[in-house]
Amino acid sequence: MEVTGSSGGAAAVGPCAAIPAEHMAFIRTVLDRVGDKWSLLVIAVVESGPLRYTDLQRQVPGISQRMLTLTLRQLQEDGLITRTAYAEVPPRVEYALTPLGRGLHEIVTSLIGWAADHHDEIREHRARATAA
Amino acid sequence: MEVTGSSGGAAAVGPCAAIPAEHMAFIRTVLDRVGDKWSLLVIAVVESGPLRYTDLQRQVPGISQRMLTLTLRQLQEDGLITRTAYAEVPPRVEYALTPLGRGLHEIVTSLIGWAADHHDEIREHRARATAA
DNA sequence: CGGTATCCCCTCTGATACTG
DNA sequence: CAGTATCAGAGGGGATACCG
Repeated sequence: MEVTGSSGGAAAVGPCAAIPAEHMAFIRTVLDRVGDKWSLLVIAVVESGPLRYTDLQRQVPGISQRMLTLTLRQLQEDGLITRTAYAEVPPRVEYALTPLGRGLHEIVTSLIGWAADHHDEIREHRARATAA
Repeated sequence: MEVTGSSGGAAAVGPCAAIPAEHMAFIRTVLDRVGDKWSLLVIAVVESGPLRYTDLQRQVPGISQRMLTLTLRQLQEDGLITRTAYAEVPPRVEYALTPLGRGLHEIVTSLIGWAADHHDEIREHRARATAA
């Protein structure tokens, strides 16, 4: 996704003060991953130790098998979690955070912490906005 | 709710070790907001001072008028940004972070920082996964 | 148990055109 | 300048059924 070319013009102050244009594209790809409906929740939950498929499905309320599978695969492809299958009967598969994933998990944790801390504040704002 | 220190807590049975079920629903609503395609980017960018509509559109590459307007309205309803319209000709409207928004901005910043730091690592993982 | 495969809807998003 | 209105398309995501 090549962003709209800043067609040469002024852009005097730079395209974005905080974010170099060259990084924008990649930031988007990370934000897209982060921004899908389930990734952050899965990362938040998988921290509590190696978890089995079914455990994850139980701990992430509302996720469908399809989305759990897809999300896990994506996270795995990004190197954020590991998948370990044990050749047993019945089958057992465990998912865990990689070191890389743990780094992201910390941020996710602050995000969730922030959400929890400002729960009421946001709710109040939304209510007032809706009322008006 | 302080989530940060929960690492290592082995047992922690229950529905979800880190996240009380009662908070899950609200976390979802915050994650949904965070997870839409543009909110985080707008928050990242609006930090650099009160910005006008057009400035935002220029600094967030690829955003359409429609999505910029929608995103701004949502953020405003959540109390994360302020909208100030000056009754002038030509019209001028400025957007800025609220204190609440600044709190989220810090997290967004770490997220973007993390993304930038592990850019190569993730890219490599993805490449290897695609190749295989 | 731990997935795949399929269908299908519905939302999110972009493009375009118009307005105060 | 700072939006609003409308339309159309793509694909994310849920429900269901089936497989190793």
